Amino acid sequence: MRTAPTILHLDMDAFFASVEQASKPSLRGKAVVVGGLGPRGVVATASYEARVFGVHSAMPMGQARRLAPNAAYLVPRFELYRTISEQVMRLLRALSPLVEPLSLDEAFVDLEAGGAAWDATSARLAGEKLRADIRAVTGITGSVGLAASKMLAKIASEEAKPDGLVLIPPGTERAKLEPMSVRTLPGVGPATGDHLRRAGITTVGELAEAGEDELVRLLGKAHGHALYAMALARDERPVVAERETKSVSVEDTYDIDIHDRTRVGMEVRRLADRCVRRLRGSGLSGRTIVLKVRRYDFSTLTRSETLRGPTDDPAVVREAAARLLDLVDTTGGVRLLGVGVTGLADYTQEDLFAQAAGDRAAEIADDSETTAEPAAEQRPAPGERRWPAGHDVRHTEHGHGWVQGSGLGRVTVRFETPYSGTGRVRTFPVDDPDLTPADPLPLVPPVPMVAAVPCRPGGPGPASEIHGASGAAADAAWADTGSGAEVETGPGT
DNA sequence: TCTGGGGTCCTCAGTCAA
DNA sequence: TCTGTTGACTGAGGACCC
Repeated sequence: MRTAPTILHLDMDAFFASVEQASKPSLRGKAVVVGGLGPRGVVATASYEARVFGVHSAMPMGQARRLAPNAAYLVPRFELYRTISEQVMRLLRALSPLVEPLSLDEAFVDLEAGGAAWDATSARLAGEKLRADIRAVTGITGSVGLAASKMLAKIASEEAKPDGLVLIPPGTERAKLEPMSVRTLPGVGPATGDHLRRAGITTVGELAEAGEDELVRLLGKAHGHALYAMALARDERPVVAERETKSVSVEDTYDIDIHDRTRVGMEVRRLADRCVRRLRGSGLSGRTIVLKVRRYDFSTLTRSETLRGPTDDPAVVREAAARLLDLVDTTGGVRLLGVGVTGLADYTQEDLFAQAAGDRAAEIADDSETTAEPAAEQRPAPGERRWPAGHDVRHTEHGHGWVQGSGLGRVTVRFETPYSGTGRVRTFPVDDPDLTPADPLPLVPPVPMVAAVPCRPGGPGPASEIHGASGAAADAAWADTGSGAEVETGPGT
């Protein structure tokens, strides 16, 4: 265990919601909820203003709407979040080569390895400078935890939220952990928490007191040993910059349960194709095909099959998935289907028979299925345009704005940019030729300061001068968010 | 009210080969 | 040849994380 608090954990504050607020002046200081807007959607991120009403991540969207009916409900724009995330990760890599991203909005950094810090004082300075840099470059805030281990750095950043920095001085760890709930420790979720509570263990101190043998008896070998070490604040896990992917999978939850077996088969084929596209996109192949089925009653089962060698052939994956589906009873209906590939390799080794069968199947396959990302039922009908809530648009006369809501043949747009004041709202027919989807604008105006000429609300925006994302990236962003709801109620509507 | 999507890791049971 | 042990592999499911 190192002696200086030089492991940094960064956690961006309510990341998706903060990006939306930065990008839409009218939402700043308001309750914003980002997530799936379909009947079975859940909350991905709630702004701190929305959390006041009790809305939190993973909550069913219907429940969130009841708790915070006046919040703005938006579909996620992953392409934009990825762009911002990359900016943040670049700042982290400037501190150290040892950066371990955990997700779009979280990462560990080994400051000592990068020479960015060697003691508490230099670590705190590096952390504060990082927070300022993130704010300057992205316009949003992140919280920083500093400690001598990953576990404690993460606990510290949790405590620092929102928009703060907490350093846990080495030597004080155990005293700090002791009164905390066991749920604070990574790896203790609802099930383990309950299990421990039934054994009379609710705090980290009690966990340490229970002893290693008792924890192993209660939770099994791996979990027991790991948890005991963490209870004693022992965590030697290094920051690992490169993590190899272990599996690739795709899954869809359907708005309405699918009962028709033929339709289930079609969906599985489509998912297999999507999975293979992802696999190939990463330059990988895999040996074990996994089918996941969640039935009408939420019971979930998986069936898997291991091939003789790794494949990235869509026909081979489709056929394996179809064989696995034959093993599953879907009477009663399915709400979710998924196809995944594990046992990854960066080469393929098709056996000749499978390859030949694959070629035949590929000939039969509908080519459009293998090139279009969104589900068939999620794609707009020919000629129909969709306006997902929160997405950017451009109007030939009014400039840059975002979709506040749509439905009944109309789309409501608020014309504002990240650098303007609150903009005005206008409503158009959904097929208005003057209205087109637009790339998101950077949250902070790039230099030279385009925003020095302020964006008049309702006036032409600076979109063309400061495009951040490429057209292709923007297209991907649109494809990514296929299942947005038709109608969204924004604030004030 | 009714539970996403994309992952990782662990456990356990069964099988097979050395 | 038979038996027992061990380890690798496979398949299913559960818990957890963001």
